[in-house]
Amino acid sequence: VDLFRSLMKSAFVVERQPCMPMHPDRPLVIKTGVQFTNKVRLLVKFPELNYQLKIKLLFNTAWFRFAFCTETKQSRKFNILGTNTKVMNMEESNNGSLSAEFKHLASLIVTEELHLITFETEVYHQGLKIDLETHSLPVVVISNICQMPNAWASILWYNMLTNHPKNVNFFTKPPVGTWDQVAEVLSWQFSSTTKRGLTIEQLTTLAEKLLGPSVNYSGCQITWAKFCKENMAGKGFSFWVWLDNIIDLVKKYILALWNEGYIMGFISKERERAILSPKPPGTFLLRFSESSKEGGITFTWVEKDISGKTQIQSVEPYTKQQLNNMSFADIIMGYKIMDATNILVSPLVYLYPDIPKEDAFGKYCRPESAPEPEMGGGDSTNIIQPYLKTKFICVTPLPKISHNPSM
Amino acid sequence: VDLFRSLMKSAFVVERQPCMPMHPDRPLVIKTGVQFTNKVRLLVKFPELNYQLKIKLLFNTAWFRFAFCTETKQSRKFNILGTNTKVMNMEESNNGSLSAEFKHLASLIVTEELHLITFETEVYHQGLKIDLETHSLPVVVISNICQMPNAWASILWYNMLTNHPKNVNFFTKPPVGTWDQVAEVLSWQFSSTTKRGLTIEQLTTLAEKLLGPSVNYSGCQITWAKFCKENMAGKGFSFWVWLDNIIDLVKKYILALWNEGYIMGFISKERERAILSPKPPGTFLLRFSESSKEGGITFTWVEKDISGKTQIQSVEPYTKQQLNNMSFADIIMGYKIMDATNILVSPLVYLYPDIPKEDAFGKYCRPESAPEPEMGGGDSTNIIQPYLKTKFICVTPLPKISHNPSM
DNA sequence: ACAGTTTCCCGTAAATGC
DNA sequence: TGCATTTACGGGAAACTG
Repeated sequence: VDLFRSLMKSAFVVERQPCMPMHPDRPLVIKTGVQFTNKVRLLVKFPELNYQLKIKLLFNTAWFRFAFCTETKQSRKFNILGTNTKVMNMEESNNGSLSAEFKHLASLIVTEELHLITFETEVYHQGLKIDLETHSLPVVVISNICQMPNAWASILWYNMLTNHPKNVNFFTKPPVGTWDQVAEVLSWQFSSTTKRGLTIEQLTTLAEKLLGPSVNYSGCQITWAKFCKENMAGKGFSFWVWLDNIIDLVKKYILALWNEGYIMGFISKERERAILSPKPPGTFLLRFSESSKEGGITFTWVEKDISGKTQIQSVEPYTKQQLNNMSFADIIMGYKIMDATNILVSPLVYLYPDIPKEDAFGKYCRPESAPEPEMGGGDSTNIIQPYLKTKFICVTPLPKISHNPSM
Repeated sequence: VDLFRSLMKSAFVVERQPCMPMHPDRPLVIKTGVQFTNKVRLLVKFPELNYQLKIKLLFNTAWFRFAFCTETKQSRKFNILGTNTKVMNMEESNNGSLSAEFKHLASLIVTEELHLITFETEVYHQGLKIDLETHSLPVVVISNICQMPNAWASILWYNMLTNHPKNVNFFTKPPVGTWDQVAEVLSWQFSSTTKRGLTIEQLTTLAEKLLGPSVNYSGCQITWAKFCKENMAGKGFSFWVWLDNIIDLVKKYILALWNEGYIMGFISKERERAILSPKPPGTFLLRFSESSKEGGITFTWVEKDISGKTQIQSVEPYTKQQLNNMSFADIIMGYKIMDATNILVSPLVYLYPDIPKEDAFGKYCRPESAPEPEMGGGDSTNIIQPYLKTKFICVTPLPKISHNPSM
């Protein structure tokens, strides 16, 4: 009987972890006020167990709450490091409040708080009542979608570094990961939502951002803080926030170009210069902005200046806001330099290494001129005056005269 | 005592009608799930009435519900025309359902349903208890902000045509208005939310849209249907929806230009041709799109073609979507015609009647080149390579060769 | 004051109801 | 089926809160 009971208990499992329907790629992050779905299953199936399983869902069950948490306010908790019982001693207190005595009380930020969702049910078999219980992996609860990037980072870090099913204190002392683990996870962030993961070259550029210049990153350790909590040197945002905004940019604005492999994306400016310099003028590549938190993309091309010297040029990165109105393919195809006499010339000819830009981007451009749906002239005039079609193009006006950049 | 009682009753008034804080210009429209505020006041104030008035708010009180409405579902009602009592007669029924017998059951669309919010309180004075009650003007309840234009039209029409404090059946047979009344309301829609109402010329253009060509619109009648329910001839939207989207465009995208009086806006294409033709080439005016439901704005200019003939040209109207990324002033200042040799020329010189465009729009343009916040070149290279600044401009590419428009 | 967090609510899209 | 209406929820902004 005990054997049967324990068999049944291990057969009650979470088949699909809690997940918001709008974010199938990011399970275990749930948002207040937004529905989530999950699935539990009883793996054994006897014909005589002819019942409808009633499943009860509990959030942060009492056992976990008492073991690990002290409550503050309604729903948020603070995890206690070490013991949660201590003899209170008024004399040790220096501010009159006993709460200060919990020296190990560590307040986690909301996206590092892990919660468990517990499922309970009961089955009856041959007069025997068996209570079954299972629970989700640790879940992060957010209140605004802008917390999704950090919340998802927590889920990634947890599942990259532990198989423990319910270590809700994980982030009170988050373990380090190796570059090899991180690289796999980063590439998977792309391959699971697009048709293309990250190349060795792209990953090496990312490793350099996290760990500094080196010849071999294998085995290097990366802390949770480095990955997600500290701002990058000279930047106002963390590595992960930067990268996640790029993932978002790729998915929403340049997915087709990414899938084609047209976007080198992650490449250092030194390497960019090295590979473009020997190429014919007009050769260009596409890379992400390193300085924009929100995710930006730019192109860099090689040209010869008036003295015949090779120049590497980039435009100011395009933002999601700009890509809302104009596809990146249209921007690339239409980009022009305007000289002092108002003549337009495109500096972009070949996508690195040598693909004519028309071949690469032509099929992703808006057709040049659609039929005219509306007439600009009055309905009753005999001269039908069609509206002039317009298009937005992106131009760089050159200064009228060359001068040094001190101005 | 009765005098005192009735004095008190008339002293309990709604000081501010129900209104969503985010829409102070549009009282009496409230949205499900969004807070609204209102204020009631007792105008008399005796020192001995030293109490805190407790106000109770009721939505569609029983009396109104029973007098005018039969309930369906939870909250929406159908208004009954004529009597609401009738002897039921199974034999007259042709579908087995008695509800079909209410021949005058008229279903109003949601933005024509009027509701009353009632406020109740009680005061005690010299041993006398007085029940007080007052109510809001009729309110429209919407469930999505996209219903706001039609809901606001209902509030406008109601308050333009009646002083009745609670005629919730108003839209079962909405009265007509005169052009004079409508014109005042339309101008007020602009003057109450911007610094400028509508001119006689602008109003005349609008009158022509509603009533057709005429020399004098004063006294002409405009039906509710014409104003808000029927689509305009050849268009997929009503007069009011068109106009309200323009009001929104003005408020959100071109408020400064509107306040300056730079936007002629409402002008027929015939009149536009008449006033521009005698002007020097490059003279232009700004007007709203007549064909776009969403609110669009364009410019029309006069030019001489190669044969010296005067031409009137307009560009395809700009949408809110486009104005999100680029201000209209920037578009006007940057607009260029591109000829076959890739040379850019601006066809816009003077804002009608004769204001140089720089004088009118220069101060509303983004400064030509801001300081460079980010370097495109690598941090460790000795050649600092600034990102090239870019701007979007709106161009009309001319066809390579003149041909007839049959293509 | 200030930063982390939540609330508010528009506006687009999808679902629902009739 | 098609149209009217509601629901869902991202995303920007404001409000809240310690």
